[in-house]
Amino acid sequence: MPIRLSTLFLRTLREDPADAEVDSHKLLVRAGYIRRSAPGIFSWLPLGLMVKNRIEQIVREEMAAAGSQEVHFPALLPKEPYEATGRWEEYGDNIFRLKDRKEADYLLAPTHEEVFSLLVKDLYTSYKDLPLSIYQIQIKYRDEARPRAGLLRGREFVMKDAYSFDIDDAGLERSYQAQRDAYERIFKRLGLDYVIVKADAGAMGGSKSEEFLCPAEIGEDTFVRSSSGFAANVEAVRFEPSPEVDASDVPAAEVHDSPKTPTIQTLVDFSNKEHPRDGGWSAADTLKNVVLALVSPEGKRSLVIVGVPGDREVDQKRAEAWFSPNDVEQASEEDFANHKGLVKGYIGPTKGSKQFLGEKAESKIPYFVDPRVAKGSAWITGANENEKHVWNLTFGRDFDADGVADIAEVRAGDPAPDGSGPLELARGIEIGHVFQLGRKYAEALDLKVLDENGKLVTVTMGSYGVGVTRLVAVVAEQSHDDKGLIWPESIAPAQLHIIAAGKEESVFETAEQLASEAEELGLTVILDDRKASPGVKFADAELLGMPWVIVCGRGLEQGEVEMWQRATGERFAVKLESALAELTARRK
RNA sequence: CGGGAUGUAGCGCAACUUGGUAGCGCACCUGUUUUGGGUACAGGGGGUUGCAGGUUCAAAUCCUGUCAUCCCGACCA
Repeated sequence: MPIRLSTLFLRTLREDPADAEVDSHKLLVRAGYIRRSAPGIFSWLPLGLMVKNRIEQIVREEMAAAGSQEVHFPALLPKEPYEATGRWEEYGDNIFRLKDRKEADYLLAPTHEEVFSLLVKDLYTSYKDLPLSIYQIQIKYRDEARPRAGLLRGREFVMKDAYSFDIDDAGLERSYQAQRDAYERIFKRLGLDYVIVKADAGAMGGSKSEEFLCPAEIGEDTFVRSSSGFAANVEAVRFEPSPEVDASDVPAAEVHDSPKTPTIQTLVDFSNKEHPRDGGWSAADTLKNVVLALVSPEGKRSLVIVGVPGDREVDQKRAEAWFSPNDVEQASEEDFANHKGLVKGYIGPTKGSKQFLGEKAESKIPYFVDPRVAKGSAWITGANENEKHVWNLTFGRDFDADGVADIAEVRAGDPAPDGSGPLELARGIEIGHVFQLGRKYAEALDLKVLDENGKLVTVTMGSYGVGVTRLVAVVAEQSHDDKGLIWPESIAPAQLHIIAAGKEESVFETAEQLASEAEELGLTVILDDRKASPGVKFADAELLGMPWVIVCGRGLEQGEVEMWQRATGERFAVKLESALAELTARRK
């Protein structure tokens, strides 16, 4: 039976909802696919549910092809497994917690690594049982501080999460690749434009991780890519230390008074005025020593100082990724008060002619430099005395560092780390994430099996996520125009939308007849059999976004119907008898 | 959590400055009309104006508090 608009539970809106900002949100609400229930929580109406179900079906097919088996865990779980891995604490306010009548703690699961691991531990004890890949399609709950953009960042959302269990690293690599390949097939079937970027693996203690991003202005992730294929999340870009430069011509370092120069700009201006040189000085000639406070997961606070070229800022997210699992904060007034040797605005690696910053130096504060600080490069930097700087301080000759910290902002035009050309920056929406977890969770939960020598070994895991409900929004975001949604055939609620445009009974009869013939050919059909004017039906057909539309109307007198292709906007008349044959031919 | 804005009918909005007991468009119901681009006309149903307190003869409107929502930022395995 076709989906009849005369009886479908649907109300389309003429105007955009006031609380929607992004196109996918506006259109999905206007077209009657979803309704907001609470911030970041949506109800699914018939058409929306059909799209979501079709995406889930594609995911199921590709998971099966990747050798993964479907299971299903509760969304409501006791806290114990999450305590074992420390995440009951780590997640903080971001999880929905609740108590049962006995005051026992429960949570609405934000992710399921723990219970998957425990179930495997429960059932399997031998290397012969591995590898194993299992997945579920389940509702996740995260109490986001700020849900936004409709389905793109919700507090309740559907995710496909898969987990692999292997005996060794080679097995993990194979499992990872199988999931990664499945993701490529899934996103291709959805007709999505996406990029695979190197992601930060440190946060979950893993070794390798990639994200699937859909390029979009409204995306929350920033990534970089080069024209010849390098792509990474900005958090995960790692630059090689610059090669050593010849410092034999660099004059000896000299300390000078530099009154009222606490900022890079004032210092550059002062240098050009009081110590001019050919070509002048710029911010890139100065070494800015940024004091950061690291806060460990246990809450311990310690300082580090990072020297970066004065023309670059520290990127907070990159710093967090670099110093993971610590949190990174700006040093506070109190931090400075606790380290009297630090002269704010005039901090530098040396004091007098001796190393000052560094774990083993006077300050005992670890000191790192940006990879752009090459051995042999000379800098203007602080002298650790009020209103004094030092010129021509040369790395490797006059000062040293405890290591490299690659936490400066990445800029468009920076060379790619693999030498593949200049980088461009773009924003993207994360639609999938594949992750080699390694043994972190297995260790914490004591997930071990006997190997062929009868020895207990810890299993190595991978975790793989696809945001199913987010995909509904991403497809809508990538595929729409000012009139409405444009679904790809693979997930459209129906492939064909038939409009009865006219008042004569014969028009409706023809449309009905056409609908049942189309269904016999295996097509899913929406039939607009409402008693409404043609204009209303045309506008709704475009808003709802089925890939093909057939209009039964005035052309019937000549035995013709009109066919529209939503995506291309192409429209043409065909003989009624050959309409479905034409459609079948065009769909190939 | 910081900054900004907004809460009036299912949806989009007006009335608030200057207090007088709520209105417009869409949607919905009835009738007539119209039938290839959101027809036209007439009639109709639907609101304790976010909540609580205060001022006043009288509060959507003024005052205090509170809650909620949206946007920017912080945060986001």
